[in-house]
Amino acid sequence: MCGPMILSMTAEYALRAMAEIAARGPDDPVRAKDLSETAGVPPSYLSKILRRLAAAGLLTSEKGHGGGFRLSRPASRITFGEVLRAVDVDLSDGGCVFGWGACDAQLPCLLHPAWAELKASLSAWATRSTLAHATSGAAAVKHFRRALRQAAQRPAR
Amino acid sequence: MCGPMILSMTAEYALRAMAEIAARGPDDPVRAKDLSETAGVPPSYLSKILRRLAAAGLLTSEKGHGGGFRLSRPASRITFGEVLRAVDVDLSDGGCVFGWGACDAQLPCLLHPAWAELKASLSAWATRSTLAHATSGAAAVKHFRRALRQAAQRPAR
DNA sequence: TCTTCAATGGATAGTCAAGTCCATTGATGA
DNA sequence: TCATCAATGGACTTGACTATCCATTGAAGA
Repeated sequence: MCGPMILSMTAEYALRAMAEIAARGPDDPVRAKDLSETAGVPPSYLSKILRRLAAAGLLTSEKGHGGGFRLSRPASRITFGEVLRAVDVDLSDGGCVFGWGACDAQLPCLLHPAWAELKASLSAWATRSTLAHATSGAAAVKHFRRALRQAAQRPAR
Repeated sequence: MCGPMILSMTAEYALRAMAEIAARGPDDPVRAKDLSETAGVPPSYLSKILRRLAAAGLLTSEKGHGGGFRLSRPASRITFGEVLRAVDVDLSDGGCVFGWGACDAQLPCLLHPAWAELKASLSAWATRSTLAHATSGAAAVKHFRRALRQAAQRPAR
């Protein structure tokens, strides 16, 4: 249905979940079941992913009544790169596409220049983007929805 | 061994193979078996990938004695994006990470801004980079290796 | 204390990319 | 014409990623 993509499903789910948790604010913990609905992730699979994020120190968890997940740090201090690394993907890690043997700047492989360029850009993105971007996104969405509602209540002419 | 990565193995192999073909110049066709060695791709799998690249019109193939694969256009007119699209990846295609429902600029999802930024950068890279970059890389590698050889022949003092 | 809620962990099953094999087709040279 | 070379196409195997299920642990409220 989705076709092949840049990020794995797991990575995508992790980003969605973290963004959603960030957007709810630090007041009370978010239940996995809630997340699974709003973020559109299969509940039992999401549970696994949240565990990995918690193990990586990005989330804290509380069991039992009123429990759930919480960011372990302010959203502005959690980068996308950290989230991705917690699940499986390391956008900044080495490995040249063509360098299946040795490959470095000294003895570069055929694709080295183009590949280095892409990696730099990915790595910069992953480092620069934080979950705080998601929370501001949430504010924008809320604002837009309110505007929609008000427009709907006004009688059409 | 390689761990999860940005591009699928197939995509990586396709880039390697195309770069290698480009680097050999347009004079005579390259056999799949040769490619499989120099590009480090499993021979029977490479064969499948080359077929897809040929089906996409990026390569022409010749059977039998003296046969092999050739670029269908000058290297400078084949972009990485075209190569990736021929196998499976479309770096410029839509799909928002968070937009599992509807998501557009009008009603953006939480991750929309960050995601759009990444996509734009990937898409630009894929459009800008051509196989000609690989051929110039090949020249650089050759030059460097010659220098290494000459240094080795000179007696150490 | 007992019940309920929610995370934890592991066992299990489905799906698809990755990789292998082999028989066939088409072209070249002997 | 025959043998050889190389691409073609499809069937098949494997393993990792995706996903489900259930029994267990720990915490809060009744």
